[in-house]
Amino acid sequence: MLTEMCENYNTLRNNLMEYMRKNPDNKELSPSRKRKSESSNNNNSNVIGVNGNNSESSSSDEESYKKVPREETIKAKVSKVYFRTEASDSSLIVKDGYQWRKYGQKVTRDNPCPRAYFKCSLAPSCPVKKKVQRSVDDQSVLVATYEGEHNHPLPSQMEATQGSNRSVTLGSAPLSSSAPTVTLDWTKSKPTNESKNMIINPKIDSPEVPQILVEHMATSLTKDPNFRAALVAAISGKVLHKS
DNA sequence: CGTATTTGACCTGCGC
DNA sequence: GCGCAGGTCAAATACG
Repeated sequence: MLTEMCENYNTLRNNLMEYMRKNPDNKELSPSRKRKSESSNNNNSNVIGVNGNNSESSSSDEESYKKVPREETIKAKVSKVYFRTEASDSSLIVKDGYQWRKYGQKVTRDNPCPRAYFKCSLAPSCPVKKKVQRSVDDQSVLVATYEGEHNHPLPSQMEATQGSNRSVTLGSAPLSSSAPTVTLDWTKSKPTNESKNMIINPKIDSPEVPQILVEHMATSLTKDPNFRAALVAAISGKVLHKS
């Protein structure tokens, strides 16, 4: 399914590029240079996944529209993670394993829900920032945008490696990896109604994906020996690299 | 009393 | 240069 989705995306993108080449004067499809449209470009770059590196891979496409990409957009690793919460829960708190200090809140134009700004408070020198805002489409979904990389280990990493199988952390070692951190709770194979609210659901910009399909995909992945081997190799590689 | 959060003011970048 | 919108600061406030 992923392969097929990627192929469809590439086909669509090629068609779009072809169309843009044939109709260079068509202003409607060319992105506006206003700030609002810029953020929507970011959305598109993250549609493929929660990994912010996609924006880098697609930067070559954007170069035809922007004269010179700004330095910050190249250096700062930006990733978007979706968290499902209670719709009635009005707090903008996302439990991702790190400790955050809120330093601001703002209501933006494209979303009536306020956006909260957080800084990582685990290390004073940690440059990572986080923006949390409810999705316009689904109020029960929190969209967390991470900027930068942690220069310190995840506090829950020690617990996870000391025999406590409460959670498994996938993704980045903050020191070396550029990939965003996504924390999943694997402790319950069949999520109940109660546990659905506990699980952090990284989404791919499609809230309509059935839960059963997501569960099936997760089960298939965890049963796949190749995937497990790759996961072990990746984790051990990170540990060796850090030590 | 120390720390975290709130919130209005201020700063900055961008488009016109 | 001006206005707008997003982002940040910092004094006031809340909380344990």
